[in-house]
Amino acid sequence: RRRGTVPELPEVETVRSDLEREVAGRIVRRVEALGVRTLRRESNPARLRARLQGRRLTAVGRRGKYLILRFGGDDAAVVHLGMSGQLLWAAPGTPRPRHTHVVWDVDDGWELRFVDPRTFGAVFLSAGPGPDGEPAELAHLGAEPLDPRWTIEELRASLARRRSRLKPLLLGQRVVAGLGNLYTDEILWEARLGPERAAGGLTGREVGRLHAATREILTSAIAHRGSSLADEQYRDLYGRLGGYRPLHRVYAREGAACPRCGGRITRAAWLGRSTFSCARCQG
DNA sequence: AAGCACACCTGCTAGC
DNA sequence: TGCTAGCAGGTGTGCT
Repeated sequence: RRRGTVPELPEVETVRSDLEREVAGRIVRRVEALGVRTLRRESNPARLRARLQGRRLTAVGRRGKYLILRFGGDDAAVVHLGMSGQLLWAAPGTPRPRHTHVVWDVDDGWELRFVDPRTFGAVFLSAGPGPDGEPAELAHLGAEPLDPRWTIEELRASLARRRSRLKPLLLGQRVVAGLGNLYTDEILWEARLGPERAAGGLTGREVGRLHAATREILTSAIAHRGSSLADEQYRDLYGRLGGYRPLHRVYAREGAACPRCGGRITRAAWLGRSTFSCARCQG
C-alpha cells in the first residue's frame, strides 16, 4: 500500500525558509480566496482583501505546523497545510492547478498559491498576538522543540503524572508542537521507547533520550528538506520533493529489519492510524 | 479534566 | 476491465 506524507514540522519549516527568502519583502497586490472551506474562523474573502492588499509581507514565522505570514504591526495571516496543502511559488501566467484555494498576487506578477485537494488545510487572519507575541489562536500549542529554551526539565515536568501513552501525547501538540505520525514514530525509535509506554512512567534517563531524539530527528529532517513518500504529495515552495525519506528507520518499513538490532519492524493500527516500531529494541 | 471517538475530505489502491 | 469500499491522517468538537 502506498503511504502518504503529510506536512509536519520539518516540511513546514522548509516551506517557511523558502518563503522567507523568496516572498518576504514583497507587496501583496491582490488576494483571491476561492476555497469554500479553506478560510477559517472569522476570515472571509472581503476581510482578507481589506487587511492584506497593498501590504508588505515583512517576515514569515512558524509555530508547530502553522506558518505565520507577518504584514507589519499586529497583522498576520496564519496558514496550516493540513494533510494535502501546498504553498507554491508560480511565475506569471502559469496555469493554476486544480484545488487552488487562495492566491496572493505579488508586485511583479508572481503568485503564491495555496493548493489543497483535501481541504483539511486552513488560512485565517489572526485577531492579534497573545502574550508571547505569536498569534493568539496558537496559544494552545506546546513547546517549540528546536527552541533552545526547551529543556529536558520542561519535558520531564509535562510528562509527569500523565496517564496517556507516549505516542498519543506527542501527537496532541500540547506537550510539543509540530510532530505528526511520521516523525513521532521516528523519534520514538531513535529514543528506544515503545509508543505505548505510559508517558508518566519514564525514567529521567529516558526523558533525556526523548528530548535528544526529538531535536536530532527534526534537525536532520530539516537539513534534508523534509520527507516525500511514494505519493510525492509533499512539495516545497518550488514544487520539489524532500530528501529525508532514505533516512527513515521505521516509518512505512513494515517487515524490514530494524537498522539498530535487526529485529522485525511491525505496523500496528491504532486510533485510526499506523504506528511503526521495533518491538525488540524499543522498550 | 483529561482522554478518547468522531467528523471532515479527496486520491489512490486493492479486491472483487 | 470497471467499479467500489477502504485507507491515509491533523485538527476541532463534543462526549464521558
